[in-house]
Amino acid sequence: MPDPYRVWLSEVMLQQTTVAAVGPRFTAWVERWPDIASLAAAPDEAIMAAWAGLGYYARARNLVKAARAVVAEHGGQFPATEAGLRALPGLGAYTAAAVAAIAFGERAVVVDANVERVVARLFAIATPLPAARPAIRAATDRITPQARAGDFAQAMMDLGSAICTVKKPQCLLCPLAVDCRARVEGIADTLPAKAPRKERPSRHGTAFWIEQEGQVWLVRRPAKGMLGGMRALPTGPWEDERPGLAGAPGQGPWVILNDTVVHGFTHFGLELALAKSEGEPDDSAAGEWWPVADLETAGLPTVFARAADRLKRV
DNA sequence: TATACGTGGTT
DNA sequence: TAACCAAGTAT
Repeated sequence: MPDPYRVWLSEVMLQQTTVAAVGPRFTAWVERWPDIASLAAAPDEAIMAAWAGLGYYARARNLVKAARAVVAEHGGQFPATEAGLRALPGLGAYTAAAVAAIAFGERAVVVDANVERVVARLFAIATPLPAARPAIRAATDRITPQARAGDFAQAMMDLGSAICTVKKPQCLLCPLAVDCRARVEGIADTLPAKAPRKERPSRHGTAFWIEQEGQVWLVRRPAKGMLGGMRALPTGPWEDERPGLAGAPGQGPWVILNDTVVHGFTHFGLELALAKSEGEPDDSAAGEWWPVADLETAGLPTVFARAADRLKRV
């Protein structure tokens, strides 16, 4: 049976994240923290920095919590059941079922976006998401075998990602084509139906770069909310209008660059103005000096890594 | 049930 | 090129 630690880690990394992006990060991670005990013992900031660039940083915050819970409350062994796993932070319906099935051989019903799509088409479930979820789950339950549910789940996910794709599904190559009601009805590429997305608002902020003797002033963002717990450049508020120097972490004087960083988050776009100074940081702004030459190791989220790239060469 | 939460690849 | 979307979870 596969190592539960690795199955758990890979499933969490793969949440909303492509296999290509996860591959090298997974390898580096298990080399550094080969088991649950080593991860549980690692300092928060090392773990957050190691997650930098992967996005959805609550995953990293929950990863630490779960690792420590397994060590403190389960003697260092993962709970071997779907229900037990589901109680750990960061393991939702999908991940708990996937780990139970793949790492422990439990018959669990594994439903991710791939399975959702395959099953919606197989049974021609035309109800739009998310209302269709109960029906899709029930249908998946009906076709999940008693034995090797983990292999079944992975096969369904592979089918969804390689053949039964969102656009232009390759029905001619599909092993389920004969049984697929959506294919018969000629509506495969329209399922599952989804409500249209809301428009993404755009916000503005300013990133501040204070440099002294080859070092830059970095802060740690609040534990909750956007980029929570991550090391970052200081910023003022993110608002509808350009905030200028509002919320600056020092008296300056500030030089505002004739350049911005435009970054797209899930639910809003951000245009970051860039301001630079060689003054003193405010006492109120808790932070640390970081060598500019070692900025890659600071573990900055992508938006700040991009801002820093612009700022350090000016 | 709806919203907050990142990033990079594909079309 | 702007959308769209990916092996989702928490609240």
